Amino acid sequence: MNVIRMSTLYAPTLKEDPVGAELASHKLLLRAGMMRKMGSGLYSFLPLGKRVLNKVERIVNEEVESTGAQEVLMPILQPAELWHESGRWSDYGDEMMRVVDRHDAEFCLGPTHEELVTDLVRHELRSYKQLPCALYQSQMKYRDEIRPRFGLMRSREFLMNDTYSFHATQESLQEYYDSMGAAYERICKRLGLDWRAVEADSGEIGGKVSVEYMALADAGEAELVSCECGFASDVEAAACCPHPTVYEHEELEKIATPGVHTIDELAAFLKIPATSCVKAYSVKDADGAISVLFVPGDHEVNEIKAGHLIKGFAPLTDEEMVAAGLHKGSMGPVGLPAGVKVIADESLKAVTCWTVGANEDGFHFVGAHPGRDFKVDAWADLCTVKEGDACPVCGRPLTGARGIEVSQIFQLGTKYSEALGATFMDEDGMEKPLIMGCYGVGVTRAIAAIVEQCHDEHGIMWPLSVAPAHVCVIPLTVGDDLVQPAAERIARDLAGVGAEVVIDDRKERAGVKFNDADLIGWPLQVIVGKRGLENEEVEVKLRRTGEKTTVALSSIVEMLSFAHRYHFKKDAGRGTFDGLFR
RNA sequence: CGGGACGUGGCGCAGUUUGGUAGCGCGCCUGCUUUGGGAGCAGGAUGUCGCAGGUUCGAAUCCUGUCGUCCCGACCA
Repeated sequence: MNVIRMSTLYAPTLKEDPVGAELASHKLLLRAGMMRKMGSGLYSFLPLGKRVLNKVERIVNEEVESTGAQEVLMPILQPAELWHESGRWSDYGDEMMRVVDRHDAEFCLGPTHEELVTDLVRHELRSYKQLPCALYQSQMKYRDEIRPRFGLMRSREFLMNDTYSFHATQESLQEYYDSMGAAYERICKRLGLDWRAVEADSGEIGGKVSVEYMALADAGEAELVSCECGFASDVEAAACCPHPTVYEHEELEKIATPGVHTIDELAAFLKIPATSCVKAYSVKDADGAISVLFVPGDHEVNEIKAGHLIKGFAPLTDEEMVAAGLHKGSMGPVGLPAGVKVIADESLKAVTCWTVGANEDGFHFVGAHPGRDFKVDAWADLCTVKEGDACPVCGRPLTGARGIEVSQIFQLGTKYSEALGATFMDEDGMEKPLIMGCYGVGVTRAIAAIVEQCHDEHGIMWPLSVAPAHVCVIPLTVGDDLVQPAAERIARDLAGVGAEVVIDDRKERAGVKFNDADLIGWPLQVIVGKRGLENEEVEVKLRRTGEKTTVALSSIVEMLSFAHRYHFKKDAGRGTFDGLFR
């Protein structure tokens, strides 16, 4: 294996933080000379970044292949026709990059590949005997994000490993889905992530069952809750069990509440807890029919859950509220305009009398009894879960955290196969739509997640499994007839035993080399200096722990070759040289 | 799409209020000294001030338009 020479490596490092970079991962990937910005949400990978990208891509591909999936490559440029067939040409919205060719034919730059892969198999995956079948690719995806930000975390172009599976039965899908879940867990481990598998909403992709794999990080854009019992969920999807308290009041009584609009103001005015108030939220469906959603005062309506319940769900604007005769800040179930439906969170079943708006500006009701004073048209799980809520599995309080969504698996069912007419002939001679699953790993986003979790004030601390190289040999003086040959020999010998080695042979001062080595984040540094060599010694430093030790020149290659074999094999875990000196 | 800000050597910035022919730090090149945590001294190169119009004797600076970037929000997953 070749030794990488810093003197010729194209990896310009930056002393100062790049303007506009907020997150550690964004700053450090730029500063360490791993990538450069080409435009909003668009990045080029430089040699070191590309090496990391290749390693992450390879780990993901290996684990996906271990489930039996076969690699394919589908076009980025996708005909609009297929998206018209699935209905997503309009449903996907402005997030899809659309292009037109010289013949005025429409295309999109693929934001995902369900349509293409379904088209790929629909004519030739025709019999149950060919099933199950899984295909994957590692391919760029394009999404016209409203606001690209945070470097690789939310970019307009990103590398994704996407797998699609086709099945004759739900049982077969479930079995494969579970094996992909296990593969995705192995991927998280091999990438050195601190992660959680969480229940998820399936969003635009469709389908009912979905799990996200989140790298825990304060910089993450997703919120999750978890419990000691093992339950974990994206707050967007989690079943929510609020515990509202009842403010007893037998009579229905209208109270003047001048200037009171929010739940906090109402609770303060009445000197009762917010959990005793009922919050109202007005929405309309695709046909314009209006409903008012009621939730406990200390919770928010989960618009995703509400969207599943109400077709074409949209919150009412202030003008629409006025037009419908609703009073913002004073809505309640008693005396609503005719035709407005009342939908309440399940938890409010336990509340026998409600403290709510009176549908009149400046007035609220206490003692509004469901059944007696008003009717609830439907009960549903409507709230967004929060930290401290009861776990829906065991009832203990939930813990909140933030995470980066690195990957997600979905059971799609027959949404795309039905839309595109992808059917197979089953054992019983019946033609049936293929049952599908889809699975995606954000490869470039995973890199951002790794850096978010593995860095300190000096720079990146790559896990061994994805580091651009394993060892950096640093001769402290160049041109010296003792130091440089010794460093070159060590580098060559380490490369000879299979390590990926870089030598910092630049004519730079020691401080520059140390700082760059820490910034770039080589897992291991071998420091070769005149002083040490006089005692036949070199120094070895672990980037992650900062530990340093001196090692006899005669045993350095043997030691590191052993360490390399040992730690790299163990690379199922974080894959670092941690513990080398113990 | 709303709100805010910015665009000046490779990078980070000052200069814009009050118009007068562009400056600082880092980097880069040459030489000498230095050499275990981003060296010192000396010399040097590098700018159509985002772009296009306009006002003016004169525009980085004022006006109009336009493109790009960033932040907050909405949106999206």
